[in-house]
Amino acid sequence: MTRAEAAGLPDDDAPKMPDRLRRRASRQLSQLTARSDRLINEGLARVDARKWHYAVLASLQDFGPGSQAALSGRTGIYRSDMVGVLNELAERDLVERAPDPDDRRRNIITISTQGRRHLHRLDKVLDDLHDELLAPLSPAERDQFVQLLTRLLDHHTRAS
Amino acid sequence: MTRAEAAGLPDDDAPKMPDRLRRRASRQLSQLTARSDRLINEGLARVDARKWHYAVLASLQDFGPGSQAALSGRTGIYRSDMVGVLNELAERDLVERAPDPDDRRRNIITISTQGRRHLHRLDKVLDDLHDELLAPLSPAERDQFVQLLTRLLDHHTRAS
DNA sequence: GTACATCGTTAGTCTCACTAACGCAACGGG
DNA sequence: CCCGTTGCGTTAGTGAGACTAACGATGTAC
Repeated sequence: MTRAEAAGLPDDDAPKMPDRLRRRASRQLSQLTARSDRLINEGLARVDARKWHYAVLASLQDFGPGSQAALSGRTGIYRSDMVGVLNELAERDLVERAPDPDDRRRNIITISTQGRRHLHRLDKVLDDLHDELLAPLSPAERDQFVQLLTRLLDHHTRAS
Repeated sequence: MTRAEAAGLPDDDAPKMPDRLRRRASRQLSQLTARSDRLINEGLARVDARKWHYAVLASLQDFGPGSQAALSGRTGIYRSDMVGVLNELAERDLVERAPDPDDRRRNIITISTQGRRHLHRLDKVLDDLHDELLAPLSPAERDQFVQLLTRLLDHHTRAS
């Protein structure tokens, strides 16, 4: 069901959204992100994963084991939410959560062999999903798009 | 407080986010949209408005009065959420909500003079906020960005 | 040793996007 | 003229994301 139909509009009639609304970058971002999130979430759900899983596994693979707080810093996931993510990953035996003998406040998280395998699969799944997401753009345009996003994001992250 | 600090990371240490994570368009979209939404919401809150207010007022101004369902179609706001938005707008005397004599199921929503004035102010506020949002981009790049967003959005909206 | 910071954890807030179901009114066909 | 269907406004609720506050346990610095 399309959004227009869900909103109660006959789909043969044009939505007639005002231009000044349609053209606002903030609105476009919201809408596209909603689509993108749904696409990614559904795609990952098909392989029993969520996007946070990918973030944590990738961080472990690329930078090695770490405490939950360290993972939080690497991935941008709040440490309050990290708990649940690690529970899910541990349930699936994708990571090991072991107390740090040197600092008994910490847990040290390690990626397992299954975790590595799963991550590899997720990478491929995400490649496909991004292909779908960016379908209308040529390779050059995709680079351009990612580059523009990167610059905007850097700007708003640095200056906080 | 920066996100890194909130997540519990010492801010002199680089976040070390894995590249494969940082480069994913879906993630960039999510993060940028989070920033954008906050920027817009805070900016609009300063003039006692929300972004849905703008959407409804603009739709009324550009296409004239309509039922709640029609507005829902024009703005993309679900009709379940429209109720609350119209309550807020009516409280502020920015719109009139009157029963349709020809079809007693309908309410006809009309923008008031104050509503027009308010919309005009919101337009200026939003211009400023988008200037801030897109600050790092040149005018040409902003157009490019909006155009890429438009194409992506069209693609994912048409095909549903 | 006492004050302070950090770690994992629990709980809760707020906003978005979205679904389900309600009572009511209107329309269309037998 | 009744009757099923559809559309309307409304209420309630879901699930996820982003975020805050505060806890007890532990470590660090003065």
